[in-house]
Amino acid sequence: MAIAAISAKRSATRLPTGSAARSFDRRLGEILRHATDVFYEKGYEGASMRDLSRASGMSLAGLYHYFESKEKLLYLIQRTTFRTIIDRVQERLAVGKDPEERVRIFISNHLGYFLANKKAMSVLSHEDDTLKNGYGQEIAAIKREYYRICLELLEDLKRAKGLEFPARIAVLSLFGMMNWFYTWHNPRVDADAEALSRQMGDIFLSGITRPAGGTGNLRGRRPRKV
Amino acid sequence: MAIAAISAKRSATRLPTGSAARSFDRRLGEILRHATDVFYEKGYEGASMRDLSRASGMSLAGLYHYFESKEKLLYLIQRTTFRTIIDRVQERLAVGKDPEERVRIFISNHLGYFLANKKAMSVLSHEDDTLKNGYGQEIAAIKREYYRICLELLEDLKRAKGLEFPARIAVLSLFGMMNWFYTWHNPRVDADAEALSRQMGDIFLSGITRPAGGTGNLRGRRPRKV
DNA sequence: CATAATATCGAACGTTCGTTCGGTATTGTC
DNA sequence: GACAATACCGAACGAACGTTCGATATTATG
Repeated sequence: MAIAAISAKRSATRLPTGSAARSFDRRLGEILRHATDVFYEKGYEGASMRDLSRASGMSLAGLYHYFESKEKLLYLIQRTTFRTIIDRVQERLAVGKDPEERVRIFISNHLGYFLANKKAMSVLSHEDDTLKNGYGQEIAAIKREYYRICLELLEDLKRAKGLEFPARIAVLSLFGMMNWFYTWHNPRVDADAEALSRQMGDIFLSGITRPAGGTGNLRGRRPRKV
Repeated sequence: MAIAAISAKRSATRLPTGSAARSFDRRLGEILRHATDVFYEKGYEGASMRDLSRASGMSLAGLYHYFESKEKLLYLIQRTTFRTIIDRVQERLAVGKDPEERVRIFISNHLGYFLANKKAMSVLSHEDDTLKNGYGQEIAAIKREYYRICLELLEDLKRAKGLEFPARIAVLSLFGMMNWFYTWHNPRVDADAEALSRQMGDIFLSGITRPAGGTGNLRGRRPRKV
């Protein structure tokens, strides 16, 4: 989960030595993992600190040695997950040249990470608006950063191919397709990450790579007013 | 909201006369509307009965005259919303002949209703898995009914045009696009229901109406393994 | 106008909530 | 092995939770 040096509850006192810090972070990581499971099962509000205590095999009071509040715990989970997926996609984008391939890399990275870390990503999606004030703003900023990466990939694609489509709607539609799937994906029925990425990529990419011009409506047909 | 004869809390005793029943249902409808607002703002678990009492201007105990539990309240909101949107789409589909037009009608109905009833639909989406046991099964059954309508529209389209695409993934991608948008839609920035339906319809429909055959991957390009 | 049914309420019930306190094990350092 | 820092815990705190009870207004019906 790559929690290195999260330092959830150290600031006032002198930092401890290296090995102690490492063991602290390792233990905190375990707690975060268990908390992710519980938040995934019961939702943030529905999960109690006693649930977390039970799941992580640590006493209720003992948990507070590692973080100062339930809110901070959700914040740490969301931040770690977001940062990791952003780091990974940037790493992978470094080797992609073709604009369309780069969009596929983004999709494949997102779905691949989602499938491999279903619970954490579900908590990220489902508790999207749960955090308020400071923590909420920080997470929102990271989310914007991630959104912007995707937006720029699509803008590049538009430029390179001379396409015309509303980029904002396209980005958010893509995120919708990808993020919604935690509500239905069944590993026994549905394809794996690679096939899923190809399928969704096909739908999305051929959806936006229509040639420019016209009303943007297929064969000029207009939907009935609703 | 069309709550007619919901009868949230009547079964044992003889049913009251028409006018009394009507006033009961009207009041219950008001409570459901206020509860929808509160659930939208704070989430189901995060909203307390005292919040609902404050929002609807009725005492805490008084609420229980109209329904027997907080759970039932969410159930009533979800059932009413679902039934209404299903009724409407079936009404509108009755006049559509062309398979593609029918898919557009479905999209336009969903987004149009979503925009006009943003809070109720958000509660439907966000509290997707909140209800357990009996209530949960009932809502899940209605959801399957709605899913099936959309699936059959896409199967019809496949047949009519000789297309090849994974219908299940397509349906769920479409629902993803449409349902995710409550997390980002801003009426001051984003288009209205009609334009939004056209844009999403364009992306989705030209996404799935690629000609059949081949790997299903654009220009044979394969995404890097993740 | 009496009377039954409906609508509404203040107060309380028992439970669970997130968090804290004071303390004891356990561990690392010299 | 002494000593300080770290890790952990049982018990409790006050607040908030969903729900119920007994009673009183309000309304509809004869």
